[in-house]
Amino acid sequence: MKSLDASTRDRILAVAGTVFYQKGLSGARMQEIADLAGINKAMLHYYFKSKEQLFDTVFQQALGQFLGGIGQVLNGEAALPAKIEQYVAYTTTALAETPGLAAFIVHELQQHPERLSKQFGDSRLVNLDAFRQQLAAANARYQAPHAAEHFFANMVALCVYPVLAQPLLSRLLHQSEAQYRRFLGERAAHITQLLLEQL
Amino acid sequence: MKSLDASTRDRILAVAGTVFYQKGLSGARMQEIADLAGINKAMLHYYFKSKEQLFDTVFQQALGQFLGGIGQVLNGEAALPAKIEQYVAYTTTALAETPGLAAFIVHELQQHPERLSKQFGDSRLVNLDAFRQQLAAANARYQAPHAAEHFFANMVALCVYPVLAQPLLSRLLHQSEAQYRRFLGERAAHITQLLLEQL
DNA sequence: TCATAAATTAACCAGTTGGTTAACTCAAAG
DNA sequence: CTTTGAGTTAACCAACTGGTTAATTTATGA
Repeated sequence: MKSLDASTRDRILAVAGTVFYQKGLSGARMQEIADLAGINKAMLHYYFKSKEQLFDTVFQQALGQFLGGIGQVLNGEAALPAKIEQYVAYTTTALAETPGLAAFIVHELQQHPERLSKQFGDSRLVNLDAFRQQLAAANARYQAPHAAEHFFANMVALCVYPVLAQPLLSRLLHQSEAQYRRFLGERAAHITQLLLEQL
Repeated sequence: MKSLDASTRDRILAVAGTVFYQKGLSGARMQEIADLAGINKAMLHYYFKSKEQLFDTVFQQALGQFLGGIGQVLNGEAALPAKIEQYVAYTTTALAETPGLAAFIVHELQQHPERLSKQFGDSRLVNLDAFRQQLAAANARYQAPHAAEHFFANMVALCVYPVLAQPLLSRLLHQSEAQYRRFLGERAAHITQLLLEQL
């Protein structure tokens, strides 16, 4: 059957992503990944010599996807309000498209925080300097120690948490999955407004 | 050596909590739990007939701890501002004391959302009616559809996320663990102020 | 065409893991 | 004293799991 479609390797990576996202490193099974990719276990080890290596590849890809756009937005040329709007829009849509990605990263970093330094060394994951300067310029209160950090933490929390905790939050708000999805759709505008008020 | 101290069962539950919080259901090993509890594997199965049953007990306990106080605060007699302050203070301190608990719940619910209904049936996990009414009374804008839900989601997100994503956020803000802990300590006041401004 | 490398498979293996079993200890009740 | 039941142990087991091997097929390019 060969690799008519996407290369076998890519198919493996895609499938492994969905499995690892849902079950984590320890819960995932090489056999299941192989089955879903339409190959057998030996083939899997042919392309990725170990589960650990396959996982690393998936994790690196996930982290890149999760952090990738953020840096670009935050270090872009846009004025502060536009930048905030971009960040919120980007994050919410990106996360909504890949359910489980945020929870996956949080869970695996909880167990092995060193995976961060492993891939990013001592370099800053995301350079916040430009963003911090824009904040301080917009409102003197963000010159106070930690004030900019709180703003950033708020921004991330408001965007990420509702996606991360969907199973719990949707039940707390006793909404159906469809209702909750609509609710999430509204949030980008809601969050942007809330944050802009803080400037 | 008998059970001089806390009953063996309680010791198992405490130990199993820390192990499950860190490694999840699939990552936890009965042998490790037994070792940490100072017993052997057979004893473990004597008190809990299966890993699944032990896990269920731990998970139920964790969920109770996580949601327990919330309902009481939100349905208490306090006025809205005091209630918000109480919620923030309660949540932040409770989560800070049990590292991994939030990530544990999020991870396991991600995989098996049905665990929620399993334990709470169709009953509301937390009754938000009183809180919603107080919000609507404080500011007419919270009578709009979903407005109260957004406020609640914001409140939870701001409190929980920084604890949940500590490994990632502390690196993004390039802070040491000690610095980050101080940062978290500041947040209760910061969040409360932000939320009260929204009324 | 033929040699060489890539892709693929079935069978197998050793270590791990949840769980069981049968025997043993010991304190309390009768 | 002995019966009884909870507590405890070492040894064991079957299933699972990541990983390997050796042989085979398929593509490739000289």
